[in-house]
Amino acid sequence: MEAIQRCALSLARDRGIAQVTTEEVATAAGISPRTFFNYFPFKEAAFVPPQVELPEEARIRFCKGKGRVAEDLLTLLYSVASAMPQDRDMLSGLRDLAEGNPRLMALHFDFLRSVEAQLTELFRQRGGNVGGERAPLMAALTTAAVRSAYESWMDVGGTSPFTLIGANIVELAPIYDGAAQDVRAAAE
Amino acid sequence: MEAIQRCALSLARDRGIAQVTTEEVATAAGISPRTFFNYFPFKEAAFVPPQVELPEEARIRFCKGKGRVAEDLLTLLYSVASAMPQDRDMLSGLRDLAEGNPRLMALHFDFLRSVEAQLTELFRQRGGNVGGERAPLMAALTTAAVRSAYESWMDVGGTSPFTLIGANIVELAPIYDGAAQDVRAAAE
DNA sequence: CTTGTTATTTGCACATGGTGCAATATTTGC
DNA sequence: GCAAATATTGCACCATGTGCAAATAACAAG
Repeated sequence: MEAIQRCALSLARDRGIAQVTTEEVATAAGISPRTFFNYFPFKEAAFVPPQVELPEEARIRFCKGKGRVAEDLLTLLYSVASAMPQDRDMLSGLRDLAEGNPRLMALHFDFLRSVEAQLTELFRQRGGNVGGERAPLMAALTTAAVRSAYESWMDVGGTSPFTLIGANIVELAPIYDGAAQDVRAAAE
Repeated sequence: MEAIQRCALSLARDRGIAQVTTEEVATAAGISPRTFFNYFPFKEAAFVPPQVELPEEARIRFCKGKGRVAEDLLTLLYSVASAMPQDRDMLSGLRDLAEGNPRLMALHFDFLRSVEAQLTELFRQRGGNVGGERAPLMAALTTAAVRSAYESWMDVGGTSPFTLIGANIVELAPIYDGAAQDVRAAAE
């Protein structure tokens, strides 16, 4: 299973995914072409890294949190980020692979969508200013902030990703707190 | 061309995209299977609606704008939204089609990515608080806000999308204006 | 070790997506 | 009406992916 993935990745590294056939991957991994599709529903699935989950305990902690949303959100995100693969070269190589491959790109975005859906649920449960009908927007903005941090982390390289995620989330703090409503309310 | 798309969509409406073959679409449109691939590089491309562009004139106006970012951004977005197809049933039907189809989903997100890239460029050119290295984050947040408005517009139905886009962008106003920096600066 | 059970791997046939190329039909300009 | 450009098509071909049944491996109990 992991062996197959390793073979697939090492084959794709130089040539790109499109130039690698399932047959090649299978023989490289020492299995039959048919068996490949027993493990992966389609070719591209063999190229995605394992994706992390939001730990149950951290989720509950966030829902029950009563402090500033941005702070609680950051501790939540840190707990995920620390569990993430930190091999920047591998990850940005993977992104390059996905660049010209719609199937793989779709997987990537599927992941983001699931993150956003989970965040929406968390915001709903937490309620208050980020709950109710505001939850989807809060989740969308948060996901965008995280993704932006992640991408510039891969682009620039150098420092740890956590700092940038922190900055972006802090930036969103007035929104989580509903500052705009206050402003609008005050203007009336 | 458009005739082929109509055939494709009407075939897919009941059965879903996966259950429609390119051969069927071709014969329904009165062309040969081979010709289908002269027009569309892959099956799913026959199911995407025409996508709107940011009008040149509106783009320039935004870049040169000197007022509040949120306001100028809204006039820019309005100019796009009014050019968009407003057939909610068709659009949400299309979304349902995309739901189980990674290829189609990837097209959808590709579109969002291109919008985000254009916005990044616009923010960069406008400079100031939304320019420089803040541009990617600003673009990501804006795209997320627009997408969120768009999705809940399709989910809920009823009112025009413009109001919700407006509300979401207004919400981001403090960020465009760099409120968080002020807060942080004041805290030091 | 042998036998019976179960899960895994495999081969094979087949449908579909997609491409390259050369032949044919169609349009366009004169 | 004719020639050049353009669009359409047929054909051969490769790759992805699935269903099904046979073969093989793994394993437990006797």
